Amino acid sequence: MLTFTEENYLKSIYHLSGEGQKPVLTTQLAEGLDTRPATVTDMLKKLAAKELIVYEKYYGVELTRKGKAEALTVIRKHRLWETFLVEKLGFSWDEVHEVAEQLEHIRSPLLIEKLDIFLGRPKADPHGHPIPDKHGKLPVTAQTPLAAVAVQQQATVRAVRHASSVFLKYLSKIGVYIGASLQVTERNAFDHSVHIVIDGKKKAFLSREASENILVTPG
Amino acid sequence: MLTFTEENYLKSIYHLSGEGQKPVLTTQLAEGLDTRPATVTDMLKKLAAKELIVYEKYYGVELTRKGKAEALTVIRKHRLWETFLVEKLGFSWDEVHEVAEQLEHIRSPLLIEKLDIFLGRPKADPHGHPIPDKHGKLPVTAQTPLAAVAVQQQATVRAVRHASSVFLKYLSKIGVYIGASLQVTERNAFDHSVHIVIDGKKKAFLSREASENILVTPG
DNA sequence: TTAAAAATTTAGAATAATCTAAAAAAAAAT
DNA sequence: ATTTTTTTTTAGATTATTCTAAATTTTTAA
Ligand SMILES: [Mn+2]
Ligand SMILES: [Mn+2]
Ligand SMILES: [Mn+2]
Ligand SMILES: [Mn+2]
Repeated sequence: MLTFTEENYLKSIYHLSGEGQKPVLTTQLAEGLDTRPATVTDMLKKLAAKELIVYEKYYGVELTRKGKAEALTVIRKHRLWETFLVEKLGFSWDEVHEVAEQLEHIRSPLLIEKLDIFLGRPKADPHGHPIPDKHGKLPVTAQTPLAAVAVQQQATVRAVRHASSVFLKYLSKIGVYIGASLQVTERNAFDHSVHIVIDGKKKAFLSREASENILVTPG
Repeated sequence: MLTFTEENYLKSIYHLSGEGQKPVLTTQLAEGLDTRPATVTDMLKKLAAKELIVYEKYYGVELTRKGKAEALTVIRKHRLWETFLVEKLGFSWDEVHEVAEQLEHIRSPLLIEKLDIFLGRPKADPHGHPIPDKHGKLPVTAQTPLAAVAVQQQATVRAVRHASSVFLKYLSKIGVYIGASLQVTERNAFDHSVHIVIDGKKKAFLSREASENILVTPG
């Protein structure tokens, strides 16, 4: 059975690896988990001994099939709980992450199954992030950053890339939300900042960085 | 900030003290927390240093005002979560305790407040146990064990004393539930076992021990 | 009132997670 | 091809929780 710390490491490795492509480095993990590289090295040895990761000294780590499955279970729980907090308890999307960070470690397959049913088997969390099914399968979606959308093109907001509280609060303030219909009316050639119209009504101005972190589908 | 372990100790001390009457002994805690007396002694020193308990060597422990408040917060969370699991997720009353044992340690005052509202500020959990309000106040109730109810007297089930899974499953099987109307039709003078009628329909036979653990109000 | 039994505490050790400082390896720069 | 810098690992500690075994205190029973 995994400790909370071990679960957090697996989740972090999963996210940092880009869903399993590149190996993850010690310093990346130290950064992401807000701990010291020496601490990470210790934990990597432990996870490798449990066959949850493949760890090659000085090179980096990858998840094993088992480690990936564990990571996806934690991610599933995290996203289901975030959905619960927003849909049922009336949290706003910028308030849920920290609480879900705790709830994701609750161990009860029955609870997760019943929660999933209660929520109507949601496909995505309040930030548009896909929720793995109970077998760890993720729905595939073709989303592009708003930064890549052509001027005059119509697009629908599907997700945010980074779900930091400040960024989400900012989006709420200017009127951007999951499902909103956006149109880029102008793109500054110098810094790639954009003017947008939301739902054909509200106007807003976004930096390139912001537009990189809003994921949309055309139409 | 308290660790899970510290919270469990405070809760256990609260329950074992009979809501703060008698001092709690080392072996009682070791028994209740499924750990060794030596381990308990260590933890008691720690809790005493934090001024959550008054610990007198060889004599026993009592909660301080601060310790009692912490214990009641954990109990409040435990019972709100149990209510959620039964009312919203469709758990049965014999399935919720273990999960609530985990959920009770989630730290988020906002979550508890919103959960309380979502549930309609319930006064009691699925076992009839009173839910402390956010200030730690417990509703007072005058309940008597079914064992003390006179033959032919009408009584309504309000709570169960011990919420062990086997006992709860047994009650469900014979048709006893919170809110059920009971009538003792016969009491065996030898072993105090009773014959009861549930809701004027179903008949059942209960040992003295079972009837001690069913709490009712007259009428 | 002493001796035996039970309860409790202390001593010493283990595991988990963390840290700082030093050593070693790899990568980058001259 | 060296030297310098950066990254990573190792070594040695620290805190939290837990244990077993031994010592101590309290309680119970002769
Ligand atoms: Mn999150
Ligand atoms: Mn977490
Ligand atoms: Mn319970
Ligand atoms: Mn608990």
